[in-house]
Amino acid sequence: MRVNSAEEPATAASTVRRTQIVAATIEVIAEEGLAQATFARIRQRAGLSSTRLISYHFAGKDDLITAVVHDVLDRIAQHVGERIEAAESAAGAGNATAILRAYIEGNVSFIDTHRAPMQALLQIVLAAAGLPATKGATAVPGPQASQGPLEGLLRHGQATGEFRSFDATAVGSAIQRAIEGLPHLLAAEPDLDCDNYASELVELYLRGIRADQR
Amino acid sequence: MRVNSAEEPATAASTVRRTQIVAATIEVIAEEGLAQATFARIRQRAGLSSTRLISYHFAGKDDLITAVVHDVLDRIAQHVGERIEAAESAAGAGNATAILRAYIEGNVSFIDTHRAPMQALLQIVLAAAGLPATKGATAVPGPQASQGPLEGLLRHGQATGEFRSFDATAVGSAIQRAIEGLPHLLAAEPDLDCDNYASELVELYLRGIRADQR
Amino acid sequence: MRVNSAEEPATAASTVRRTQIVAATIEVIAEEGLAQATFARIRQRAGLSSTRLISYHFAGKDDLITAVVHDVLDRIAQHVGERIEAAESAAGAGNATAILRAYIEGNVSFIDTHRAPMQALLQIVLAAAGLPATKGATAVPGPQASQGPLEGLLRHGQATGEFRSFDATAVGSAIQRAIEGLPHLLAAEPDLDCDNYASELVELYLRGIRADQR
Amino acid sequence: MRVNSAEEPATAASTVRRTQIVAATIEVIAEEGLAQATFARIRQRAGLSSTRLISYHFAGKDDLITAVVHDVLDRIAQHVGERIEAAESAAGAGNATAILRAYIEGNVSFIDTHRAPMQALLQIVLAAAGLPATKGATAVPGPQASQGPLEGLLRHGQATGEFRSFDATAVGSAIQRAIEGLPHLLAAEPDLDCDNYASELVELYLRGIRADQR
DNA sequence: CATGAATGAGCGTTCATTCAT
DNA sequence: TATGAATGAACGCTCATTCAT
Repeated sequence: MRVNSAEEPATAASTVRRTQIVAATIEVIAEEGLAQATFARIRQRAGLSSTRLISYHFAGKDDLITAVVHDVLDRIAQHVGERIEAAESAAGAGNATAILRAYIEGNVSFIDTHRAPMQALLQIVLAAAGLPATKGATAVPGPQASQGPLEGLLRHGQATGEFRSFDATAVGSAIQRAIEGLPHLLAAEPDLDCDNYASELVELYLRGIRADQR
Repeated sequence: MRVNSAEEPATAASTVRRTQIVAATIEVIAEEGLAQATFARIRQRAGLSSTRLISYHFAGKDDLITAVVHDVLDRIAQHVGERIEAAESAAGAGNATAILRAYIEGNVSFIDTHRAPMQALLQIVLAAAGLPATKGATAVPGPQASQGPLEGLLRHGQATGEFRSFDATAVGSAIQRAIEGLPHLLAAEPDLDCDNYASELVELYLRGIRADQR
Repeated sequence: MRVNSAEEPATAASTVRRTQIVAATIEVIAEEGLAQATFARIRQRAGLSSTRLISYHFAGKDDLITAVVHDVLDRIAQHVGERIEAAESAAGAGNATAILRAYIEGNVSFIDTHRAPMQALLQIVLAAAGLPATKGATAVPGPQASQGPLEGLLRHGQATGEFRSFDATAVGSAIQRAIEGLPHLLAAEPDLDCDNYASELVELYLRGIRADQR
Repeated sequence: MRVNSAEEPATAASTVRRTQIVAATIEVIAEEGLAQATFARIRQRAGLSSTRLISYHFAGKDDLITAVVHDVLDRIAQHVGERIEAAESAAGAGNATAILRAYIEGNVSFIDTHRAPMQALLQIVLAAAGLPATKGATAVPGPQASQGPLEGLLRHGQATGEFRSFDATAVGSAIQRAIEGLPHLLAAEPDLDCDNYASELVELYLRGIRADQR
């Protein structure tokens, strides 16, 4: 996804370089933190001859970070989207319970198998949150951006009668936050059982939001 | 709390200055972000004559950030501790349900009424998470540090039969993350009803973890 | 001689800049002392636009000082080497007396004609001597480094019977120190007759070490 | 020896403090080098509460360094003076050969038994040498200052006929430099036999300068 | 006699970026 | 498309010193 490129056209060679630089940036952020992700460090990691290559392929640091965010966000969207589609095929389109389960499991499995990109994304998003909305254009979407889908899904479940009445914004945020907490847990305990974590989350939130039986 | 001071003793005048500098640092981090919290910016905010005053009262930047973390953590502990004690007085010591409710409500009310310190704390803690654990001594506690009390409380509730069987680490992390998500919500919508948010969280998680009725 | 360069490759233009910066550093150290040889002072002396040029071409201050040392040491080695070769051609290879004379005269003439580089070298070497041997790698050779060749030469002369029996380490050190004392003498009296100083040294030490006549 | 004191009188307590600070300064210079001998480091080493004590007892850094130099110089003068007097008692007043021997042996034995003060002195003197003679007053005597006595002694020996004709300045400098080379040798090899070093030097220079036998 | 507090200047270093091929 | 060279601004930190008790 090309959003905000620099002084150069979108040739094949250029795309390869951009991809290489984005990948190196993700690795540096994941391993050393956002503050250490300087052009010098990225250049070194990517094996580039000069930081000038980075400035050449990206309009600036903001542009590079934005590219990283979109790269990871796109991969999450595809990964989770596939699982939701499969769930809808199996349980019937519009089954909010099944979709929520697929959403949680899909996100957790992505985090489990894409730890570096996920660490990088969270570092960026969490650092950007709470900053003054400078420069008109918000390059990095706040953490609430990815909660949009959840909130809509919850409202849908309430409409179908699967879920009880609650504040969809608050609950959506809580679920999204719990999912995003996994990388921190993994940082402390890399061998954590992620399938179990997903199951626990599904059970916890399904019990928390399902309509009362009568 | 004086932990790691600089080249100076712990006199009254010194404590005043340290408090002043910590307060200014919190404001700068909350409003402009951790990366912008430079000595120059803090000096300006605190109305100091020179950044040398900061180096004089703190051993270095790490020492200052550590002081900020401990300052906020202490205030949270006191605020939440008082509410938990009150809950135990009312509902009886060891009532896990009441304590959890007080924990959530206490944290949320602190976040509501201490937005800048909370923003600052989260910025620091989240930036420190995922960094390589250098130097043996971890000055800044990871986000998992504040989840300890919750995990213990949940296990206690399981022991008393109030809560069902679940993974206390996973659920504790989920609840803590949901609480910590509030500042981000507030950043997007400052007028959000925090009491309602607390109620929603209490309802969500109590339903999610209470023992099955028969 | 490129040993420990910075973030840049070894192009021709780069070599010119490095040489320019090394030359300016030598001048500053010689005239104002090692402690005054700051990047700001060197920048000014070399007529550079920014101290950033120094950091750009050298990995840091240590790298710059190391480059200065190697630069001067190389020039000494070449200057003295040529005179020793000439002496061996004239007096026959392996004539220790002739080589010693050439060594002393070569060093003295170098000192006479390269006063600033020599002052700079001594400032660096003498400041480094007596420091705790940190970091395994000693970037700056101690003053004993340049005494190696002398000690070997003296032993050779003892083997050929030209020189009497004595402690070659002690005598080698004494001679080397006497040579290195010349810059201090010149600092006090710039017009001092260096040829005479060399003659006095040759006479003094040849009398001191030659084998007894019988 | 009080030369250039600060804003305070010469009471007994003051003298004790001055002595303590000078001693700490010597230790720091000897062990860490002149450049590391900052007020902060000296304060730490001497166990003082504030660097203000240093400024209080000495007019400034130059004054402190000057005090160090004079302290060591005085101790050398006393140590060597005693040995020269003893030599004159034994060999007869004015025996240049015996005095030169006592001078070398006295200096070497002082260096052997006062390594830290000697290291400190050399660090200061060698760093000061070659600097522009700023500020009218030369606080630190150049290395040539301590060669004065030697030069006079050599001329005396030439007058009595004990020594041959040579340039007393050059030879005096050479001998003094050889003596001052011992600390460097000791830094590299602390267990070096200093008595032997003195013997070698005496033999070397006596052979080098004594009048030709006929 | 001692000391905590404060201070401006300067340190080496690193930053993202621009210029000129 | 790529690159080395250059750049001013800012970084945290340390310096010797002065002020005010």
